[in-house]
Amino acid sequence: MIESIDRRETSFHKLQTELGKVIANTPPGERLPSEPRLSKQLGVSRATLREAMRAFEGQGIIRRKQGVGTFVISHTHVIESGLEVLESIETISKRLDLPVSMGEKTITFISADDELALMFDMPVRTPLVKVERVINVEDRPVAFLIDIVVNDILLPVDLQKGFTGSVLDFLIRRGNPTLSHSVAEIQAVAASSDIARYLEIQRGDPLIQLSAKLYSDEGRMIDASSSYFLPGVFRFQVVRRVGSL
Amino acid sequence: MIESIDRRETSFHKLQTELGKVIANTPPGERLPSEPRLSKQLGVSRATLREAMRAFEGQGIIRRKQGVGTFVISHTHVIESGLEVLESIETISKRLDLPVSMGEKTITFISADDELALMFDMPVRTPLVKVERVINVEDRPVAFLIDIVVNDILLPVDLQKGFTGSVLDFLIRRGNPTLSHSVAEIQAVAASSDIARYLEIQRGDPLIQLSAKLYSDEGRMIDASSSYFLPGVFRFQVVRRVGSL
DNA sequence: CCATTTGATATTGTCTGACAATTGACAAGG
DNA sequence: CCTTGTCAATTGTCAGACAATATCAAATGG
Repeated sequence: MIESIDRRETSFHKLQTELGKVIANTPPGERLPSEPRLSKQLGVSRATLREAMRAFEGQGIIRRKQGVGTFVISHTHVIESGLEVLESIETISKRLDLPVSMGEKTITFISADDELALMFDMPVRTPLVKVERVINVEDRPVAFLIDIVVNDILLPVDLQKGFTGSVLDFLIRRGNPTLSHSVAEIQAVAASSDIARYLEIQRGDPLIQLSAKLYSDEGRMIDASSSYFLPGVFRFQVVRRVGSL
Repeated sequence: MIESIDRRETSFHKLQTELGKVIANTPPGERLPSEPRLSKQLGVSRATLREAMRAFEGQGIIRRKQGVGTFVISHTHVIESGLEVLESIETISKRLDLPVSMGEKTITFISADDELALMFDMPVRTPLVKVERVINVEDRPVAFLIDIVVNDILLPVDLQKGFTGSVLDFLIRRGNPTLSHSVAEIQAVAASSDIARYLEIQRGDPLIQLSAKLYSDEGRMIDASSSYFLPGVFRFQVVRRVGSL
């Protein structure tokens, strides 16, 4: 039944969140508690704890030295994210225990013009929903996000129930349609006057722009988003492999 | 002796490499051998194997399902033009048949200051080689690249023989040391006056900056690079998979 | 005959306890 | 002052066991 939608808040996820808090509350360069102590503190075995730590290590957040201890590398207040996995800012922030809040949120109902119709592969005038929002870190705007979603995916009734603002989180939580992947293009742009006003910066200041298209497992395009990030606050990482893999 | 610098990294790195081969040789969507079988096959315990797998899972390459097995996520050929594969600009341009030429090239011999020493995990004053170059497309500068390499990797004698300017291509062609992967961070920056002059743009114009660290298969950092690209000319794409934990 | 339940089986998730390898600190001795 | 040895703390790895979960086939009941 629809019962099994939300097994994502499992124990391991919880563990990662808890561990993230511990790391976030440890000053950069400082040592974490030893693994036996941490495992007892978090209520898991050392083996399980080590798996969780490995994930953080892979993102370059902590570094382990045999015979010495585990150290925190990057400082808080920098949203660090591997680009390979698609996660909402809320999810990343929660894991890293960052003080993130949502600022201005605007929802408008539009209909597809030629460009959008082509992009979504749907007829012109197809009803769409446009979600614009500002992300704050400690009451300072750091990102401006625009999502355009097909109307039948994000119904008006959905917008009232469990919609926090993150289209991605909402779709993941609902589980229908099943999401597959997203293709994103990264650019550097100069802030337009509109966006500069939202982010309280100067027009012409450099921004990171992420233009992404989100696809369902059936290959249907569900969401087109354009996101603008303040450099310095966000660090986008990607692992590049040589040759065959 | 200096011999045993990295034995702890090598063993786990080796395991990751071996595991990566197994994953690469498994068709997308197919199941990997079970953990007990794999651990026996790779000669490590199940706990250690699971830590290695967790790293791959964090990068969205595999997905584990309790009671079912571990599956390889489709790493199709879409990513070939994306950021996930580490290629030199020369290689990419050649494939796309772009009229690329190299402009100004500067090679200087420097010694590690505190920051570089920490970055390379080597003593201060370690001799390093710095390679700076400009990339032109149709006689217009579009990228400015800085590479900093350990001295014993890129010997002065190498610089005369087969060195076109691309450190990456040179190391790939030589095959020693074997390259593993690179971790790159993407940022948007405003052009400094130096770089603006190189690229013939205005100071403050937005640029894409790629800061990358290149690692050998033994886990040793070989090259630190900082690259600046003109937006519009270069399009950086990345495929993001839905985070499923 | 078909739908449902049940059980067997395979796989991942987690735990426990132990030992090995490495590091840093300190004392002993030259 | 420098070297050497010892010791404790920490991470790295291992083996084995049990729990939780999904899959599939057989048994069951209508």
